[in-house]
Amino acid sequence: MTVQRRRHASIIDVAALAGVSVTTVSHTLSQRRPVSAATRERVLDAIAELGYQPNDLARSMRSQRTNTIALVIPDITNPFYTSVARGLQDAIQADTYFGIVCNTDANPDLERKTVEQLVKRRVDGIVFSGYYQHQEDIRPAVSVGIPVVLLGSHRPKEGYDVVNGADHESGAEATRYLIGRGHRRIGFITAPAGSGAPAVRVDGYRAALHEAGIPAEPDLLLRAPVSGDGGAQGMNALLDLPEPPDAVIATNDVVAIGAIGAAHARGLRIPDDIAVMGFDDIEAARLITPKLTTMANQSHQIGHAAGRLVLQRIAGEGPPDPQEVVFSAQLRRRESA
Amino acid sequence: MTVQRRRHASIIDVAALAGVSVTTVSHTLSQRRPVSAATRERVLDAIAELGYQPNDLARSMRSQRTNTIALVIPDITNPFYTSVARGLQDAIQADTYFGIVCNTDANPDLERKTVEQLVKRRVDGIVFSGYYQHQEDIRPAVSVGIPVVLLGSHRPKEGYDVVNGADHESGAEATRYLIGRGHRRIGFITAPAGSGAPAVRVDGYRAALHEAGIPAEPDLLLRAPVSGDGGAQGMNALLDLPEPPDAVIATNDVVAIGAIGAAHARGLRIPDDIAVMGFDDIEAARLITPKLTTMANQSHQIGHAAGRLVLQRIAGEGPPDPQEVVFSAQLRRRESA
DNA sequence: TTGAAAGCGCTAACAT
DNA sequence: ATGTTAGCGCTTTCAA
Repeated sequence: MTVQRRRHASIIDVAALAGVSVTTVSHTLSQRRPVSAATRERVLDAIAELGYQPNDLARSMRSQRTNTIALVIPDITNPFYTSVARGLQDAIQADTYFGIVCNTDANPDLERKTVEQLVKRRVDGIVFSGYYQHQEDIRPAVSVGIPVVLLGSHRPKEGYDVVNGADHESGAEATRYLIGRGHRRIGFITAPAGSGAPAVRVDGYRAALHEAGIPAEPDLLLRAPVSGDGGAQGMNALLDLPEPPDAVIATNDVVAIGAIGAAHARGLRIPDDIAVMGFDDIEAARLITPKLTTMANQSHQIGHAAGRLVLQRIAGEGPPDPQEVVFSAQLRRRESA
Repeated sequence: MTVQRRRHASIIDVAALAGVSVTTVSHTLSQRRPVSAATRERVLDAIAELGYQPNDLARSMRSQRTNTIALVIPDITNPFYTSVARGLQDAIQADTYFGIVCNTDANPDLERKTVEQLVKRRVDGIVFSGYYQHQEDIRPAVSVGIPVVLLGSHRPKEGYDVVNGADHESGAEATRYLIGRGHRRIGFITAPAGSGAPAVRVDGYRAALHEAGIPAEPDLLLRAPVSGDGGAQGMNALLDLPEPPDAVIATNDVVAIGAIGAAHARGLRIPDDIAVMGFDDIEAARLITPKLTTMANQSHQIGHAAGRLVLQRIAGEGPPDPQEVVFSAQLRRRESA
């Protein structure tokens, strides 16, 4: 660190130092019109000397594009979402688009505000994933024509595309698997609010119970915060029931791992005393003891597909109708169930 | 979703619809000058009707502030960094500042480019954490006076503050612990490049060996990618040595877990055949079998402190000298060592 | 090969 | 209580 400067140099400073017009500076940078070798060199020297970095705010004012794609996720500490983030990052051309990640902490109010912020900041595209999301949340973006891709079992609608994880089917498959192993009292720990992937997984669970002629008992459907602690709370509540379940499905692996911890703390053995399943197949699912049986979601591919979709919309390509991409989940049978 | 609009409405559109000047619109929004109740209502109606969202690019052009704080991390899938992100988010006032997370994928080139991007986008502050970072990387930000907080065992210097994790001491403590348990051939899996926290942990390791009169054997210091796979590679390389180590310290828990996996794959028992330690105490450290002995870093507090520091600098408060905040690490003795 | 000037959307003097 | 206008830093006609 040698030089210390107070403020940003502007293109005017560069022009003055190089003894040319701002137009010329602009064009040596953009290469959108020929500049004589001598001039170019003087300009580049001035840029180097001033440590000039073009102001992208001003550029975006003119071009009406920010070259920014935002990913909005409810929980940055959940490996599923960070894997989605990596997939998205791999899809957007890093030399053109700048990817930013915004964490909403599974807070409905923050989800709404974050989208508003992104609209005000004029991002070029939004990939939105929220546990508690309301379609309303993304409306400010959709209504001004910002391409939006929604993650997590929503129907594609006019104004946004959707990438889903076959949540109905995988909720049903998890349930069928447990039924096949002889379980009849199957609990489900889901998210507090009722939309998006968690709700659809519950729908699948209910459908599979119904298929098997098992009545869906309301007590066995438990709402808890989507976190390890929430999973523990949920498991404890289920075990405190007069007739506790003999198997529990959690809305994702983080919750499932919390649930297993709570069961262990009560001295229960898994899967003998109680079987547990999750969704996502995060890395920890393979690391814990017993290893977690789970429905593996293709998180990286989901992020990647979302990135491709949003880029396509930004480019004005793609069909006029909203698109839906679905990634199936796969049962990973391990020790916990 | 009802309304579908082509483009963003501007303050001029609002003014026209409300039949007032843009100044009045601006002031009903900012409340920085009185507006009659009747006028205010007409303006608010127009805003609602147009779905107007002020253009923050334009605002930032005028105010010279973007109200944005960026966190740059090398690996968004590493729980340590996401915990730092949560800590940072808890520190910045969400109603004023917008926090964004940028993942550099532990790619030196991307680290540099990301900082340049952030400078061009005129973020108000940067919290930068990079495994391979060179002081040079943050120079474009420092030289234009953007407050920067560096994470990961750097010395505070003119132009930026620092939040550290007592890496020298914790590297030494981990090593001393293993020595105390009778180990003499202690391997260390570190990051490929040589700066920041990993390097300082290695320094501490060397110091502790020296203290104990154990020669530091170059073969036992292994450089590998900072990832689970890297940990596996490193462990395999160490075990292939003519005289393999009887204990291994990994530069963080993710690497340590990969190393344990590789040892297991070879049929080795942990800690009997080989002891393993990590740094960070991520959640998975407690979940794996055997549980990982590790030096717990206060990730959330580190992020929080970084946030407070950067806010302080943005506000122009704080001492003129660069500051350093250090969080000590704590040994979490578990089964793996 | 180069320049002058308009305009992107907003805020804040400076009017009235 | 409200309006006119300069200017933030850039790109891009239009002109020379």
